[in-house]
Amino acid sequence: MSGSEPRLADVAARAGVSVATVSRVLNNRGYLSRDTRDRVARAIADLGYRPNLLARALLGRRTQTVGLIVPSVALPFFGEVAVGVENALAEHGYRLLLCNSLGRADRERDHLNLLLANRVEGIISGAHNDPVTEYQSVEMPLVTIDRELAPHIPNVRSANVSGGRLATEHLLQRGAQQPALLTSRSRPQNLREQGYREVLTEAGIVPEIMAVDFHTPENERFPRITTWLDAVQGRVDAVFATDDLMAATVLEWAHRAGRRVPEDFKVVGFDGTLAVRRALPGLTTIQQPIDAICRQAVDLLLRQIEGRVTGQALDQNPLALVELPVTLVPGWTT
Amino acid sequence: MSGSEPRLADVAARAGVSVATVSRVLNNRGYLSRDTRDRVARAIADLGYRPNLLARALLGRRTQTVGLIVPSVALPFFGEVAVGVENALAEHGYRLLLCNSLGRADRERDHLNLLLANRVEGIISGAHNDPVTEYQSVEMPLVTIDRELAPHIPNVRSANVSGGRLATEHLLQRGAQQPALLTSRSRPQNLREQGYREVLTEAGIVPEIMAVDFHTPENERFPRITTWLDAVQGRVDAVFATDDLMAATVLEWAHRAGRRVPEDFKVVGFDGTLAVRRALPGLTTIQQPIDAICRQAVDLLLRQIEGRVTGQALDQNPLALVELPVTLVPGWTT
DNA sequence: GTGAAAGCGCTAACAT
DNA sequence: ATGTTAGCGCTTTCAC
Repeated sequence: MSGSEPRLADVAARAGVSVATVSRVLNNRGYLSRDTRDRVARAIADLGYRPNLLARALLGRRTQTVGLIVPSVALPFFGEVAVGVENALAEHGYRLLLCNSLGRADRERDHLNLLLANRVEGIISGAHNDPVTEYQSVEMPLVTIDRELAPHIPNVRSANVSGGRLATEHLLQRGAQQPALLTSRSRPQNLREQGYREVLTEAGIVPEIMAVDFHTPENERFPRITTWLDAVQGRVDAVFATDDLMAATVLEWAHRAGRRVPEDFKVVGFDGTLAVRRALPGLTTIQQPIDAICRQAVDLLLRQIEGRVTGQALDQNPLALVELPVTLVPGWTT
Repeated sequence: MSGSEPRLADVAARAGVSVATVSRVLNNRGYLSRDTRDRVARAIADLGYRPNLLARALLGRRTQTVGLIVPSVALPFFGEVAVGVENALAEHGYRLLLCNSLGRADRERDHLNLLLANRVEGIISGAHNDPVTEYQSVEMPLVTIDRELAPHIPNVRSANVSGGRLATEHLLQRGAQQPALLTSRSRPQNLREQGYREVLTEAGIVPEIMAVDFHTPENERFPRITTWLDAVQGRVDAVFATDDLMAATVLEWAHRAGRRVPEDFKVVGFDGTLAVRRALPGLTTIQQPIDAICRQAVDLLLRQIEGRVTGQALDQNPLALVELPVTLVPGWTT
């Protein structure tokens, strides 16, 4: 039982030494005689002793734990992010406390407080419901993934503009006359949209944009999208969807509407997660380097953590914004 | 900074009371005068004080933390499980330490040790690489999801046999003459396979089974499956895949091979996760009640935890095995 | 080389 | 109604 887990004192007693000595063996610090070292090691093994990380953390103020806040790991992109982050952290001996905000600001706030109370050493956030201003005042190592939170908070993301361009150019190359954009929210900060607009402007084509918010209920998404597609049908002959799941809906519409893909209608998605590539291996998509993003985010975070531990000022990091290159994965939908 | 986070003593000093009093206010225990209560509350607010949960945990031996071990939350099923578990835990004031084993036994072992060292109060495991026998000796509240680990460890899962039957019966009803089974591992413990076999036997049809292991590398999966489908083509006119991602591969094969679905070829999957239902809304599938599974698992786990805290023996729980009913979600692939 | 003792931030007796 | 004090399990001076 955890209630009767052996403590340092038990090991010490069994080995016939003091707790200090056992602690030294554990952290192999200072001089130890070969003999003592062995006896202690035996005692540890015999008892199946496992140091209590909580006690260590309380003393050293290092919990070796990082919090991750995402909308939901049930979404392939964030699921893959969680795996990437956990991996990268594990390499450095850190653990991961997971928080799914489910797009609710109140939950996100609660999670933030929870993480702080748990004395995590840093936070990686992939969620942000805009009204969560608490982040601004959090004096704790913080890195955002994908979406930018505030100018001074380091952000790691894909080269979204170039991704948007890549997708749109590809559609034009494949012969699309009027590619539309399907995205979650149309606004200046939408960099994938920016890439799309740039290319269309260069080609002298008028943009056609549909926005279906990130948090639209499941049962409304499909009708919203198909209604729109029916409406623009004839005019629009291709869609660049800023995430693969939206692209999937377009594909489904095409199937039901009897439009041949790619002959009559072309589709490009965005993300290229493992899950969706297995679900829709044929989908042409812009693949994000999720693993690299996670590694970078963790690196940046640990650097901040180390910085604060060694008492350095958190410098105005020149790497506060990292953009990683994306790749076009061709499929039969274009 | 976390280094200069206010402590209980700081609050006490500011409010002009003792630490014990502050602690009482915090946990509102014992008698407090209205006035003191207010002064302390103010001090807490002024300082932005947040109790150090580590210190609390060290003292009370309750970390309010549970570990979740899954193969990978990048897989839609386990991503959804992670969300469900986190939700259910949050309702009871517990937090979640996430571990992705990635199907590697060594990693799973490491994770297990990590969780123990972190003094989690319980573990929910959805992963298990068979050679990880460590679970057997872990004296800690433990519940498995989906896959059974050992007879005495509580297990919560879908009614897999009935799911297998449902899928197969549905295919026959839709006119399939020779439905094949595509699964990860063919063996007696594979309950979905059992359901499939039962129905085929009753119908006097000879089973046709293909196994592609859970941990087959990405790039081998597709060829393995399509090679098989090409080989049995003509004979087999339908497939029941024991997970949706495999079903997706079959669909892709049908598309490339020019087989019309569902006219020439029918497909049923298994899982019915949110992600896959968005990626492939047309796929007929057997939906698992993931949310209910998670709630049950958490319930069972917390019951064990409470039991041990209140010193009761961990009784031979009559609920050590819970099977939850599945649902057929019809699509156009049948 | 090794031990004794202080203390990390908190709660829970035990006093008053 | 509130304060004092002894730990929770560990690491870390400072002695010996």
